[in-house]
Amino acid sequence: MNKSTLKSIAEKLGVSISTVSRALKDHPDIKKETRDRIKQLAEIDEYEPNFMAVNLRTKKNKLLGLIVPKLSQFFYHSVISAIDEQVRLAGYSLLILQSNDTLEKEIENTKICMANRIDGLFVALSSETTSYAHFDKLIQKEIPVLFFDKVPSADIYNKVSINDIEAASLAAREILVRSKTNILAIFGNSNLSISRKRNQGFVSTIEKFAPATELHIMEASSSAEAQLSTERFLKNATKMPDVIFNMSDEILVGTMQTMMKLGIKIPQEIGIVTLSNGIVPDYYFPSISYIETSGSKLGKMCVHRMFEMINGDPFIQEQFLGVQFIEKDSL
Amino acid sequence: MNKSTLKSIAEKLGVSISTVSRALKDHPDIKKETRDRIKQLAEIDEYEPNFMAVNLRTKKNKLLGLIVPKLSQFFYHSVISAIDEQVRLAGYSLLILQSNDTLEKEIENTKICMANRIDGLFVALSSETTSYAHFDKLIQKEIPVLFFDKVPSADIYNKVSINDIEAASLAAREILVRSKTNILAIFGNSNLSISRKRNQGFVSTIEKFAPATELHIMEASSSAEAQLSTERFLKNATKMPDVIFNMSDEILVGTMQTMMKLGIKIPQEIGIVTLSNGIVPDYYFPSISYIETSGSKLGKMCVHRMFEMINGDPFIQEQFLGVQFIEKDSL
DNA sequence: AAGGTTTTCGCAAACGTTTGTGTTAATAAC
DNA sequence: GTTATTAACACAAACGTTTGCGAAAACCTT
Repeated sequence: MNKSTLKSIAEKLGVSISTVSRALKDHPDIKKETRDRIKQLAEIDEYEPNFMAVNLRTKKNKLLGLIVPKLSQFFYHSVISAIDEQVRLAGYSLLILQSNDTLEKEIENTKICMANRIDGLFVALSSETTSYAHFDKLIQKEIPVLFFDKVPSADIYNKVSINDIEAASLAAREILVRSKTNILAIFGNSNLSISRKRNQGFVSTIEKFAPATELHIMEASSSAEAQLSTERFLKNATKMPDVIFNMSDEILVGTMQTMMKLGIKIPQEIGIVTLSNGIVPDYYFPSISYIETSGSKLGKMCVHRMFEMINGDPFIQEQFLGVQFIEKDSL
Repeated sequence: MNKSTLKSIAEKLGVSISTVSRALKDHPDIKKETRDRIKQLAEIDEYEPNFMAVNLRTKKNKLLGLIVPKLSQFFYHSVISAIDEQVRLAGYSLLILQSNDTLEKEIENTKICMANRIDGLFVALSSETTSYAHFDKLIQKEIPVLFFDKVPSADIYNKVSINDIEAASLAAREILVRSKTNILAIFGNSNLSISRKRNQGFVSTIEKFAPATELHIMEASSSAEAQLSTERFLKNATKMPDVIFNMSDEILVGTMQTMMKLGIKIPQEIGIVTLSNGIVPDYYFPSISYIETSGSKLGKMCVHRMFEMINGDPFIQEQFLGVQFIEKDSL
């Protein structure tokens, strides 16, 4: 329980505190011999610098904040995991917070971040957020704020996001190239920009390359809703679709429940394709083909961009993550 | 960029720093009038106490550490989420770290925790960990360490865990009460203690209450392996089992792939039951009945126990989380 | 009116660092 | 042999708090 500090080491060795401090960081002012003595004692005393004191003194915290709607949400594990890893590699720590998809918590979290004197903040917006004043406050204090995944639309912010339009468009092209002519496409709640973008990318591509395609659009804001809607749709359809496009894992789950319930053969009767980060598609048989929206890649991009910002890049950017088709056996 | 500090407020108001400090925490020494003036200015100046300075001074960090094998692992989201919420409710912060299931990272993380002067640590062990010296070091410094889920076997540590034996036993009883007579039970890698415990709980209950039951035991250490094994088993079986018990979500996924592949009707042809925290079972149709191993409940228990420890409870305890059967439509 | 209390506040030390600026002795330069 | 240079270290201030103690002013007592 003997706290080892610079002072305790200094006293034991009869040198000054500053000498110990400098010796420990290989400052050239300190003679090799004393430096070695100091380092040796620091070793056996298990000296660990007190972050609080260091940060107080240097005002550099080496701490980044991260706010997501929910820790337990599909997509975010992988991106958090990646961000965490990269950030720690750079010698920084990460303060992880969740907004529970409420504006109130989000604001509270920004305050926690400020109080902890973070050097930068990653944010995936809550679905309630329409005002960005609480983030502007950080930006005013010259704390870089980088939005990812759920980003504001204004182009005065730094963002990294999935190229939703391109991802959905790629899915459409993969469908068309397989000569499907009757498509059911299911999107999430249309007041989420992600739903609108994916919708736009998908529909425009179909219309551009194969305007004659029979295209049915459905909206579902949960797995359960997707399950119900698809079931009703399939039961009432005069002609079964030959492919179902799902804009997310959440929707996919609902669709797959219906497939199982109705005993529909995939891909013989209906093909399935989705946007996903790659976990859920493998929960089914056959495994579902998907457009990869990789969380870990997104995380890495975020960290890379964040350090550019911390190092003073003055330019505001919106970066997009590339997408690719992962072919399994459902399409 | 005007950093508001006690000093800045004091100067603007012509009072001393200590007066400001006391006023802000409603110290009775300060006259109501000046207290109000100070609070008002603090408000408009958006004063936020500097955690670093406070912690440095008070040596109370209000920071707890959390180490898990992987952030992206199923079970842990819900427990982390719950721990995070509860901890923050108590005015503490949470430093979340992942060991990637390696001992090396785990040790490194304990060092990060020490450097950050945490007041307590939650740990789910990595699968490599056999020595606990790095945790003993914390305990020696009187920092409470609470293991959860993946816990050491020695009873010199504080632990909170799922009652694996009881959970598996409950599953067995739910199966027997439905008059099943031919059981396929699938367990994870048998050098994990969790697998052995669940195996023990399940088998002993069957043998005790219905020794005549035909019981087939299988081992699978991944979803893919479970898929292959179950498929092979079912194809070669002279008599199909009437129920399949899965000890985890991971195993369940493999089993369900086989069910889909072979087009087996659930629960008419084969009943399914699993241990789960409740997410994955709803990915299928029909939804899978399961014994709940609730992450959020576990999280709450952890936090409760942690604060007991922080407040000086001298007794070492192993606590178990109760389990319950969640009936869906697969059994 | 003198002494005793209470109210209200300021002083200063401390927490553990980092770092600019001395200070001393030894070395080099001429 | 005097002066300039350098090596090796110590001093002290500062970061923003908290808190024990002291002090002045105000208020009661009788």
